[in-house]
Amino acid sequence: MTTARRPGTYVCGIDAAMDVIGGKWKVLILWALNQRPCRFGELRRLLPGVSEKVLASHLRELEADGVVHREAYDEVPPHVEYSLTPLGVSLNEALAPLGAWGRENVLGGVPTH
Amino acid sequence: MTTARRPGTYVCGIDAAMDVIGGKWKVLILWALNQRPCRFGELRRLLPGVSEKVLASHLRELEADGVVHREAYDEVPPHVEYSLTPLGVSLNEALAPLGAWGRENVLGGVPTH
DNA sequence: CAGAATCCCGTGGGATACTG
DNA sequence: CAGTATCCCACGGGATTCTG
Repeated sequence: MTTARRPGTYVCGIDAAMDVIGGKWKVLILWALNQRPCRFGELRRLLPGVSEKVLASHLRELEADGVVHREAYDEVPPHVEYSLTPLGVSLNEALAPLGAWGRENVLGGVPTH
Repeated sequence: MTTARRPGTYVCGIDAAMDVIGGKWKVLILWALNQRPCRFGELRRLLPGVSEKVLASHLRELEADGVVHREAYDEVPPHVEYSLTPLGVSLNEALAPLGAWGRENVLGGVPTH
């Protein structure tokens, strides 16, 4: 089970989930990691505009929520791989209908991701 | 099609949808209106903690995005009914899996909404 | 390479008062 | 009843610099 940052304040499942994905880049991080595991620098390049600070804090929160796994290899230079946990994969699947809705109804069916 | 507030800036359908539901009370408003059409004051009571200003602005944005319909009856005292458009209903349906995920994985299966 | 530490700022949202 | 109109503030997030 994930770690709620506002424990006990949720009135339903949706806003509980919104808390996990609430953050400017979080759904994009989830989407990227769903394609393949990524290193920190790779994620930066995949998300043009994100700052290091925000990317790092988002990753830490997603990790605390149990949807992202962080694997650090003891090397020089440092090597860290981020990937989705099974819970993260299921979150992505739960997000799919919303993505389809947005693509269809906001983007007008333009083929993007 | 809905009105994107950040036209042309979306990299995928999910963050386009996130823009529509991004707002502290929006998913709760959608959930409430999905039960039944509501008047302004009813919504206030259904969402303990929301301020009039924020509720009003959220409703205006949801209306601009085409997911909420506002029906004003010309009476004294004023009478306004908010309801979901067909697009709003479909958005709610797209939100359902996310709600189930949150209920299951964040709330721990506690029966709420 | 992968971040931690600072500094800074816009704005989303809260509280309160007022109105047609 | 159904909102506006102000005022105010916390905090999420951006830019930059520094480090193991």
